[in-house]
Amino acid sequence: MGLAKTEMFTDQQNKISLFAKVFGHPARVAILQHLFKIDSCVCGDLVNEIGLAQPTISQHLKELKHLGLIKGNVEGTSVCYCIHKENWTVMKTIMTEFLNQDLSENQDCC
Amino acid sequence: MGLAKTEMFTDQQNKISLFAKVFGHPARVAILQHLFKIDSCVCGDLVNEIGLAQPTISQHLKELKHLGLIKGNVEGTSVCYCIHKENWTVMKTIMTEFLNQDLSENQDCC
DNA sequence: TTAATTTATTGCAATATTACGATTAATATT
DNA sequence: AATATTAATCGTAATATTGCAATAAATTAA
Repeated sequence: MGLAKTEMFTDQQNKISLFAKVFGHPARVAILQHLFKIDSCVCGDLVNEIGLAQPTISQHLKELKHLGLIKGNVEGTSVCYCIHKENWTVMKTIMTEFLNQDLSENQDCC
Repeated sequence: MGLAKTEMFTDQQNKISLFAKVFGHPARVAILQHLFKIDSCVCGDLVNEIGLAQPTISQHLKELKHLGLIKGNVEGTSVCYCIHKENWTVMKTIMTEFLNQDLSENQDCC
């Protein structure tokens, strides 16, 4: 985050921006959409699905996992990744609250 | 976006990630929340509200304006910034669709 | 016109992100 | 054990983001 300090902002603001940041790359959006579309998934599928190299996909998966939005279980030589439903729901609540801030009360000053 | 090309992804995926990216910094989240909270706003207020230098706030405002989420009208020596309601609603639809992807149909494989 | 006020722009420096080749680690198969 | 398969990690180059001092631009007030 450059030189800015998280202490300058509220916990809520920091949480929102952390979730948003992870959605701020189309590859991670595509990974999540693919995980939603199918039941289970291995990393290799994603490498084929998305046109990026295996280490790159692995790195994106790591970020998603670190934020708790996905989980991965080792299954033989491959890894089964899927959406972490409980955490996704928590994230959705936080993001939706931010997106649904009420517009109607404000005068349109501009 | 590093070396990745937007052509690799769908329009929808690119849109989602662009919106998410702008929310990916707590200062911009704070700016938007402040604009929602009050009717109108000048840049100076935001510099006081958020603990960042005036050029930095101006830069964040520029990004928000570029994406169409806020609009700014010159009023004397100051500028009145506010939420672009129509565009905010459009953005909200796109983001909500992404966040509301159905979980119930999927087996939890992990 | 001059000075004051407010915001935008420029020009960096510091940091973060992204991508991938090469390699390693872990497991499965033969 | 040796080989194959799959994903993670390391190292590094390219690019993007962030923050701010200095300055410019625009408007208002005296």
